[in-house]
Amino acid sequence: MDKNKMKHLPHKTIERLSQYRRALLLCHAQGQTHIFSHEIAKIQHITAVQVRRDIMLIGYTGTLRKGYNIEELIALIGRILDTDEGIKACVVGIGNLGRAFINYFKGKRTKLSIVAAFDNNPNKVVKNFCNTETFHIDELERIVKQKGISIGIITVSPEAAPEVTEKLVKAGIKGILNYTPKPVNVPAHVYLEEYDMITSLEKVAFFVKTHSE
Amino acid sequence: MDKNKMKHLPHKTIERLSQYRRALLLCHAQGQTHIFSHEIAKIQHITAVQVRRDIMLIGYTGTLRKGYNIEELIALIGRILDTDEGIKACVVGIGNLGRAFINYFKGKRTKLSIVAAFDNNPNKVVKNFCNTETFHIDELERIVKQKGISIGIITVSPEAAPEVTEKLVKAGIKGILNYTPKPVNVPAHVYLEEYDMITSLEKVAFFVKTHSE
DNA sequence: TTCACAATGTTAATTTATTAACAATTTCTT
DNA sequence: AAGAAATTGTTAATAAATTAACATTGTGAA
Repeated sequence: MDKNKMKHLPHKTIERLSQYRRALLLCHAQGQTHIFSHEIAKIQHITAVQVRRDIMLIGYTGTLRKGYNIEELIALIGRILDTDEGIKACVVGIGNLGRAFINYFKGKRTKLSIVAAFDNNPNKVVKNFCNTETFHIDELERIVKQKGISIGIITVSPEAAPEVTEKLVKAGIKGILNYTPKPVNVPAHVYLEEYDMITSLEKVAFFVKTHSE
Repeated sequence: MDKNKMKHLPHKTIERLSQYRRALLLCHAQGQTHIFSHEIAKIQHITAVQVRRDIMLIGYTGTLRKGYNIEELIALIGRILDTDEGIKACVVGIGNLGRAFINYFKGKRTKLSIVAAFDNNPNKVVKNFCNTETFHIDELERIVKQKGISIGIITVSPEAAPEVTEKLVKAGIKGILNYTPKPVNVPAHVYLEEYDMITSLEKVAFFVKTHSE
């Protein structure tokens, strides 16, 4: 697809493309070759129109009676979400959440990989975790530059978040995913995404509450 | 505020209210008594207008030259997000992520609490974790009913997600927060929120990629 | 062959969310 | 006391996201 258009894909479409791919990979692994928009929709709990619209936006065309070719669609989503060289990320904070992330991500994607993990507690740096090399936080800048890491995932305690962010920015990171409840500040050229588990839980609680009133 | 209006608060406003409260609690703990919309905005990386609009929607009014009374605002957000009796949640899957959630949530809120954790591995059920009682998954239905748990947080492996969901629904749960990459199906009366870490990371990667092209 | 069906692709309409604009008002300064 | 500055509250405008509507087109059945 046209690179110019690619930049203007809506945020929500990007998120869904990632999810489509995940579902498609699963179907592909099971030997399925084609899929209809309403099948994807069912899996993702959204409407078939939305699926077709997203796919239209990325410029792919299915066949009328067989739906979308799964392999082709996976490849195209890859061309949009991935880069040829691959993107490297690191986890900062080897606690439960950091470990969950590394463990969970292991071997899932080829073009996006977690190549290092950092912690300030020397006890947590003694050995590799799930094939991911671990380092002391003081080595962050050196390792980030040496390995060409462009994304940092923050899973430290909230108090440590600002300091860690600063270190990451200083090391030249391009994007940050902050799992701390403390919002952090980054310069404009760094893309920031924040997620807080408590907010999600409180949201669920709110809708549970209002539904039952 | 009027209960009728409360139901119609936008989803995004609900999320932000949760975040405002968190920030406000912090300010309050530091002895601050009032806060301006632009101060809240700065913390949350949003605009002051949005803050004022959200606060308008919940029917609160600040004072013109001092801003918002932090205690009052915290109390009001509490009346919207919380219930008098409190809401109980449980974690299913005592792996790294489940532990992270429990540990992280501990003591943060009074009206929303994680009162149980389940796992199918007996080795993980031997003792309490962070003051949260742990049980074998077979006890789920009994415990959920006994304790009046209304929210389930799924942190098991993707393969186990559908089965766990079914158990939770069968036990009468009202809301589910699914951290598995596998979308699950629930009946209409159960509120479902799903979050996938890989999608977030791929989104960051995409914007890092497009920014640098 | 022809017709009905089931699917895609796309434009238009609608809804939801954000941002802009600005009146109103209190406090501070002079 | 008068005027400037700063801040809220709210309506109007804009932008983003979703949904509806429908034309189009292969395919299979009668």
